[in-house]
This record gives sequence, C-alpha cells and structure tokens, in this order.
Amino acid sequence: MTRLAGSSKLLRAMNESATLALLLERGTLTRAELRELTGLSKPTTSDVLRTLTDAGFAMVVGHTSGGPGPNAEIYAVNPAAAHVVALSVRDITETPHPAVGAALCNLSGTVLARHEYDIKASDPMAAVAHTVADLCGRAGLDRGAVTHVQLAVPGSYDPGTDTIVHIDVAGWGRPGMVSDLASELDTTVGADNDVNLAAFAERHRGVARGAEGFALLWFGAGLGCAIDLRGTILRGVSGAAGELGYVPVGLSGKDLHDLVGGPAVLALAAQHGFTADTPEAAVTQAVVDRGQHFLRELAERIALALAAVSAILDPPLVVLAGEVAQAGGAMLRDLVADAFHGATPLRTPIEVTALTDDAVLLGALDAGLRAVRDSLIDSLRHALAPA
Amino acid sequence: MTRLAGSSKLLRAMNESATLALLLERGTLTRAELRELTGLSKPTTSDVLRTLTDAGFAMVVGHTSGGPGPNAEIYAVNPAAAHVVALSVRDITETPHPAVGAALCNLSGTVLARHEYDIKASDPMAAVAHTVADLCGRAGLDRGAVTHVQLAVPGSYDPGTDTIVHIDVAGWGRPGMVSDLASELDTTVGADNDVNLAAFAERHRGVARGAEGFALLWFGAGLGCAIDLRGTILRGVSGAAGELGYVPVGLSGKDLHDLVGGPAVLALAAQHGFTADTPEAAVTQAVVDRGQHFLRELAERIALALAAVSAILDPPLVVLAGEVAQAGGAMLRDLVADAFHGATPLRTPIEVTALTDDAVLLGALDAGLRAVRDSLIDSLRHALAPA
DNA sequence: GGATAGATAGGAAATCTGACTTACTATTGT
DNA sequence: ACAATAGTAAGTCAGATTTCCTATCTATCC
Repeated sequence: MTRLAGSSKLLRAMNESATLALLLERGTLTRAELRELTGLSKPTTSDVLRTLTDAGFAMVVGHTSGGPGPNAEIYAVNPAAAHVVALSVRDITETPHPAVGAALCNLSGTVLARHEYDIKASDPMAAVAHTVADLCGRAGLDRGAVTHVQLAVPGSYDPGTDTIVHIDVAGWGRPGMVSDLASELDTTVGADNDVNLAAFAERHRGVARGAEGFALLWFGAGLGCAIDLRGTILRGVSGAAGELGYVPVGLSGKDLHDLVGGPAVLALAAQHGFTADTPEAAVTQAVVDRGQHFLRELAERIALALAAVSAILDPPLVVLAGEVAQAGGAMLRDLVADAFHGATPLRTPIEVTALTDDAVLLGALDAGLRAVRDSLIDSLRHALAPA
Repeated sequence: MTRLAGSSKLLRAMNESATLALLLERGTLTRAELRELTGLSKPTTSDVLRTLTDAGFAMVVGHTSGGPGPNAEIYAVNPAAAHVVALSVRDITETPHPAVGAALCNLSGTVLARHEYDIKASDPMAAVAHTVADLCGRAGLDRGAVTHVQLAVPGSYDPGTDTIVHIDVAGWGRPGMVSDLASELDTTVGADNDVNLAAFAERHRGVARGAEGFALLWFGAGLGCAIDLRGTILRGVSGAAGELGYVPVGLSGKDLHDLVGGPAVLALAAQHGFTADTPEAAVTQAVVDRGQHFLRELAERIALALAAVSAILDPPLVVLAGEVAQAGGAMLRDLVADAFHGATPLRTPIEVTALTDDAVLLGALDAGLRAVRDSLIDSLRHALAPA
C-alpha cells in the first residue's frame, strides 16, 4: 500500500474531500461543526465551503436561529449533484413477477421515481437504456443527470472477466456487457449479486445498522450468503463468495442446495403435509398452523448453514433473509437459534431481516449511492476542483 | 470513516511517513528512486530524508557507482530503530516438544537470536519476561531495544476481552494478561492464533507470496483455518474466525473435528492398517507405502473442509498446511484436488505449504514486524518527528 | 566534456492566529 | 411598553508561517 505524498495542492484537495465526506455522512452541518470535525481553522473552512459551493457540490440549506450572534449558515450536499438509477433484474423462470424493478434517487438518497417494468426485449442493453430514460421522464430529469447505474442480478458478477455468471435471464451473461453499458449510457455502471445488495440495504436501513459486520443468509427460491466486513461486501476472487449452495453436507456428495434450496424446502414441507406452490407459501402456512415439526426440521437445516458460516467467519451478527426466512419470522428464528446452540458452542446472534420492501432494489440504490459518493470524494482528492 | 484534513504540518508528516513506508517496503532506495515513487521534488526529498536520518529512522547504507556523475547515496531503514521478539507458545499436552520457540529480529527482519525454551514456570508473565531478556542477552542487545513482542498461541485471542481463549497451557487464559505484559515489558504486545501467524509466514515467504488473498487450512494435532484478505487476517468478532473444527458435517451432529481432527485421522489410518503415534507419522508412512486407499479417503474429508471454505469465501488460493498436510505433500494435494473437483464445481487452486521451518514462529516475527512498521509509520503521521 | 547528485535561492500555495465587522439576543433603563 | 446597550457568535481580512516547487549552481564521476 503506497501512502500518498504531495504538495500543498494535495492538502487543499484532502481538505475539500474531507469536508464533502462529512457533509455526505452527516447530512447538514454548520461551519462551526465542520471546523470541529475537520480541525481546520475558520478561514480555511470558509474557503473550502466556498469552493465546494461554487463547484455545485454543496449548498446552503438554512440558517440556525435562537442563539446569540448572527445566524450560522447550514450547509448540505447539493442533492442534484448526482443521480443514481438502480435496477433489480429478476429471474422469472420460477416466479411470475415483473422482470425488472427500478428506482431513481438523488445524491441525498431521496427516491424521485420508481417503477416495475415487464421487460420482454431480448437485448439487455436496450432494456436498461429504456428503463433509465423512462425513470428520468417520470422524475422530470434530463437523462444526462444520471451518474451511476447499479444492476442487481440473480447471479454473481465477476469483475475480472466483466461477466455476470450463473444468470438465467437470456442475454445478460455476455462478457463485457457492463462496460459496454457504461460507455453507452455515459455513466459508471456497477453490477452485483442481488443477495449482496440486499445486505447493503440491511446495513443501511435494516437490523444490521451500525453492526461491525454481519453475514446475511438468503433463503428463497435460490440460496445465498452475503458477507459484510465493516461495510465492505466480501466478493471473493471471482465474485462467487457466499455460494452457500455448494457447501457440502457430509461425504454423501450432498450440499446445502439439497437441504435448504427452494425445491428441498418444498419437498420437506410436503413430507409434513404442507403443500404449496412456493416454499415461502409453505412456510407461511406452517407458521399459521404452528407446524412445529416441519419448522423444527427446517430450522435444523438452516442452523447447519449458519454453523458453517459462523465457524468460518465468526461474524458479529447473522441475518436471516429471503422469502423463506421472512415467512418464518421470529418463530423460525428462535427454532434456528435453538438448533444452532444445540449443535455447536458458537454463540453468534441471529436476527430476521427487518426489511419488508424490496430489499434488493433498495440495496442497489444504497450501493449505487455509495459508489457515487466515493467517486465524488475521490475525484476531489485527485483532480481537485478549480473554482 | 473520517478522512483526514490538516495543515502544512500534516503534509510534511505524510511525506515523511510515505518515504519511510517506501524504505520499509523496498529495502534500499536512492534519492532519485524515492523522488520517482513519491512524486516529490528533489529538495523536499532531501529534506525529508535528512529529518528521517536525524531521527534515527533511516541511514545511508552505500553509494551507487558506474554511472556518470557523482555517486548517489543509497538509503535504507535503520535496522536498529526497532526490534521484535516473537514467541510461539505450544500446547504440550499432546506432543513433547519444547514449550516455547522464540526469536528476536531487527526492523529489517534479520534474525539476531533464536532459541527453544522449556518453560516450566507456571507464571506466563515471568516466562515471557525471562525469554525476552535471554534473547536480548544472546543478541548482545539492551532489553529496552525491544519494541514489540508477538505471541503465537494455540488458541484464539479475543481483543475485546483481552483474553486468550481455548488455550490448554495453564495460566495463559487470564483476562488482561496481554495488556499487563505490555506495561511490564514496556513494549507493545500482540497475541494471535498460531494458524493465523503461520498464514503470515505463508504470505511473506511461502506459496502465498503476492497472492491477492488465500485461505490456509491447518491439519495437525488441531484443526484450523486462517483467512487472508489482501494481507489482512480475518479474525472475526471474538477472534474465532476459522474455527474449522466446528463446521458441521451433515445433520448427524458431527463436525469436521470428527472427520479430520488429529484423533480422527489417526483412527482412519488405523482402519487402513497404518498405526502410528501421531497422525503425521501415519500419513508419512502411507505416502511412503503408497497407501492410496487411506490417503484417498483422507483427501475426501479434507476436500469437504476445503469446499466449505471455498464456497463461502471464494479465495484465490487455498494452502494446505500443518503437520498432516505437510506429511501428505504433493501426493495428498493431488488427491484432495481430485476429490474437490469431483464434489463441487468450484475451481480454487490448491497448494501445499512451502515452509519447512517453524512457520508459526516465523509468522509471528513477520506479524510483529508488520505491527512495528505500521506503528512507526503511524507515529510519524500523527506526532511528526521533530529534528 | 558530458551527465548526474545534491544544495541553494526565490517564489507560490496553503494554512493558522488574531483582530475586525456584522448580526442577533437579552438585559437594562426610561 | 419601547428603546438603548451589552454580550456573544458568525464570518472576513491581514499578516506571519510552513511547506513545497522550479530553476540555478556546484561538485563529482566516467
């Protein structure tokens, strides 16, 4: 890791970047608060804020009042400095949901437009471009205002080969698609696993808020796991970290897919007399009917996955998410905790997701926002903003 | 994460720190090379080097020759600026080795003294203090020259409670011992799991040199796993990350301990007619005798552990280490790879450790050096060095 | 004689300290 | 009740300081 060295310009860039980062993090701040937080002097703080304001990154959003002396100006980030579009691309081979959920928000995180799209076009490039344009129209924004597009895909994204892998939606697996999108849309484009993005949402607005880290286990039609280490998602060398389904179960050649994958849960439910179209429906039914036998057996299987993750990572928290876990709710969580504690000496706290809205889409927004904010801060630190 | 802001003094501190970091990383550098690497001007580079030299952190170690013009001075870190003692505390309940391996090195990593100690004293504090003093004597150094003491323990260290847990050596599990040691020895003291430290050695001088990350699976009397992410060891919230033994194997209540722990390997060997005192001896014998059945079955079990780690973390590399893996060598590795590839679609590269010397002790030295270097660099960046 | 290492001098950019102006609140006096 | 006054805090201005860079110069080595 090379530490940076430089001249007075670097210093100015760092101070601007630090100030902007604080504004992004805290929302609104007065000069005095910024002075306290950055340690800079009054004149420097003023100068930095002037530069940021002139460049369109920051703005005055109000004044203090009540205290003695003049009213201090309250600064905040200019919400219109950047806009993010998030797209949640869904696997429609199993569930008949609309194929794409999309939302647009500004730099402050305010959602300006949101819509579900039924994509039939075979060309993902056109589909994304159309979605972005449509959202902009709904929000009354110029298309050029969008800075970043974040894709959530039901598969993993390998940045090395720029390929979305394991995806069952036609046309999306083409290598180079993401960078092609970036140049066509003239924005940065990020792609990530839907479960990883749900973890983003869990950190920003769910039960993992403020956690030092956590593992999010996803039980739905598919099976997945996101690993958050101090706010950074662990992706693995080929973007395939958290492929829980491949964790083996015994020497029989079975893996977790065979135990807690959607079909496996459905089969287990059927064994106990709960027949339904989807695993989450079966679990919901079991919860209502107090089908303890089924739920207990399911919990034992989930605990198996939990124990493997917990033993290897020792996370401060494990969050159970996905349709099945959500359907199971607190009852399932308690059964999982029982099974977990019975089987291992590990004592990782277990929670069920608190997100009722589309976690993947919200997480994609959060991830996109973070990418945009980081790049803003970085752009200030490298090519400093001339007045 | 607060980004730092500051005045021209911060700039100087950063430039000094960057220069020192480069010297530590590259060993020897001329002014011209430093100028290239830092981007600083000639006069600034000279000034920074003068300050570092005056403060005793850097020194001239030679001159270039051969080219036209004056011979450039070659700078390096002053090896005597700091010294590190590493102690490998061993669990002697199973093997009759000497209880403590210890070594002392300077800031450049040159080992100045090394010795095995047979500790019988029940008081760990006294034992460590004695060891440090004795090593200093052997190296002809003043005891105050030691800056950092790094402990390698057969258990995990929880920094939250300042406790070494799961340790079977009497007296070492007392909460607060590490910080007490630090104040008594008047050095910083680090404690870490022996497997984690072996991974440090593997990164610095083994097969994982230059890897983006890797997981080191340890098969010996005990079972463990160290996770290296870009040079940082993942420790988990209570220092218990990588407790492979607790990874469950099926719904039977069994875990990996029951499959590839020392006793389990010994039992498996016996089933195949290889009887020995230690698992590594049994494996060695099997390798010599080409005991394919035993080795293949062992490899299948190891592949199970590997698959769990690989599916969850997707590491760029997995290193097999520990006495058993070392005894199995390339033959075992190939069998493990076969089993792994047969059981899962994952394709993580597998290597056997290349370290024949005491990996834990060397790793503790490496970790201690890194701690000292980081704190040196940091001390320059915060309280800048007055001339 | 040509090229390079290192030092020196002058100037530019950024910061800080301390004083100053302005604006708002609260108290006091009529 | 209303107006003048004192106190406090926000923001700016000016001068001093620190650090760095460019350009020049000297000494050294092939």
